[in-house]
Amino acid sequence: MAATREPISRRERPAKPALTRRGIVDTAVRIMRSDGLDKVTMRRLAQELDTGPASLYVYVANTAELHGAVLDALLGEVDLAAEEAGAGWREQLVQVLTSYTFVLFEHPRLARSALVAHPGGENYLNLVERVLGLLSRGGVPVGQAAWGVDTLLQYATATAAEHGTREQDPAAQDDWDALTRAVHDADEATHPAIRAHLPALLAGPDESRLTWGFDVLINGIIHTPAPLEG
Amino acid sequence: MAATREPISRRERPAKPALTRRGIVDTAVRIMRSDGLDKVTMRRLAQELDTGPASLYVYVANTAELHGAVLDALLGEVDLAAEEAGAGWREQLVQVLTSYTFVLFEHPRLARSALVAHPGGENYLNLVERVLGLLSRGGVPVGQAAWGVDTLLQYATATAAEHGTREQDPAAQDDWDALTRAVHDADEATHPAIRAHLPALLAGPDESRLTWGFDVLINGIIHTPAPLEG
DNA sequence: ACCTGAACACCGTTCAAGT
DNA sequence: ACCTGAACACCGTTCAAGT
Repeated sequence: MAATREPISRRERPAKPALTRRGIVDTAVRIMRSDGLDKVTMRRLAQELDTGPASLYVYVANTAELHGAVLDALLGEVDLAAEEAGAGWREQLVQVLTSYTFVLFEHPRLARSALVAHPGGENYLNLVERVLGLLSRGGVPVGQAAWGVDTLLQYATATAAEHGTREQDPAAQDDWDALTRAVHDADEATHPAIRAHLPALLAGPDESRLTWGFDVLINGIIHTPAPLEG
Repeated sequence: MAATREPISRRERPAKPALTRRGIVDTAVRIMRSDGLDKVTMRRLAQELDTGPASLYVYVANTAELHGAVLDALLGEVDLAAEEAGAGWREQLVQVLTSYTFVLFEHPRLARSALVAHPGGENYLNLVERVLGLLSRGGVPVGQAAWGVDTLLQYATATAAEHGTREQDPAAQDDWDALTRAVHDADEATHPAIRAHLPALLAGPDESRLTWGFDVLINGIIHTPAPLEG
């Protein structure tokens, strides 16, 4: 038995792979999928990669940049094709945006960072290109399309950040309960409009509401000229 | 000299005031104004109030709830009046929303939490009431107004979170630079639409763009019936 | 009931020193 | 150039013990 042992100096350890930016980001994505973005920390990542946190700073500027890289990796899952036979540009646009929203829905914490740290990665650029192309095909003037793409993606991102499901934390539920109570307790005398809009005001954010939001924006973008249009 | 000394037992200390929720939130607001939301931590707050962090948990459930309270305190600054003589409902609505956005603009980190932790405080409720009232006055159907108020406030909040100024951190600048470079480097072959929309695509988020966004949403809300309208 | 000290279990980031 | 150990300066939250 002992004869089969390798010399200690080259015992078969898991052969710690060389550190690369790619490997770091991939590991970060894996941690996020299994444990959520909260756990994608320099220390946890270093532990997973069998090194110290300081080593990561050779490949990654800081935690924010790392999260940005994770986000762009995730955007690779967005379905940009949406080429249903005969579908018009509007239907295709809504499909692409819905796909984007659903991808972020699984990771609301990431959606929150997407709102602040403007992505700028390759996959994000492809998404912008696709949305602009569809608006263009719909005859939307350049100025309106350029500002419109931002508004559309912002709406999708914010909705995912707001109503995302992954971390079904009970705190979010408490929040919602508190709001429901506050709205229901709203006085007829001081808050008549809230009472008048009550049922719809508290309707949950389902897919029909998401689609309505996209329609609102598309209609608005079409019908609202940008100032100083060039 | 020594004769003027009080007995040690009642030496004039600054008379540490009793802990109250109100006092805690006020102190939190003060810290945020001077040092930003990042510094509004349980430990810093405890230090400022001359106690230990554990004591705060008698009055505040956790950090998220505390930040929510700070947010609602800040919303007291929103100008809900906006009663320019002869101004129509649309102009007043845009004014109220602009005031809300400007308040959050000073505190983008807080805007980010507002997006997630739905407020539900008194000041937030008053804002919702005001916006609903104005939409109502504009003849917007109940279902569209109820969903519309959410969309409008979400746009305002997300814009503040995205472009807020307070913490002019250089990281945000780097981000923007990276995006600018990525967009400029976009290939004519692979990203023709980005190139075609180039100047407007990178135009900064000034007030005219904010107003355009409000107009887009208001136009869209007016012209997009909600499904199953009741 | 309210308050506290102390502890538990973490963070991001830097830096001098090694290879 | 890349990697590391160790340190610095923090976090949120809980809990047993005190008043």
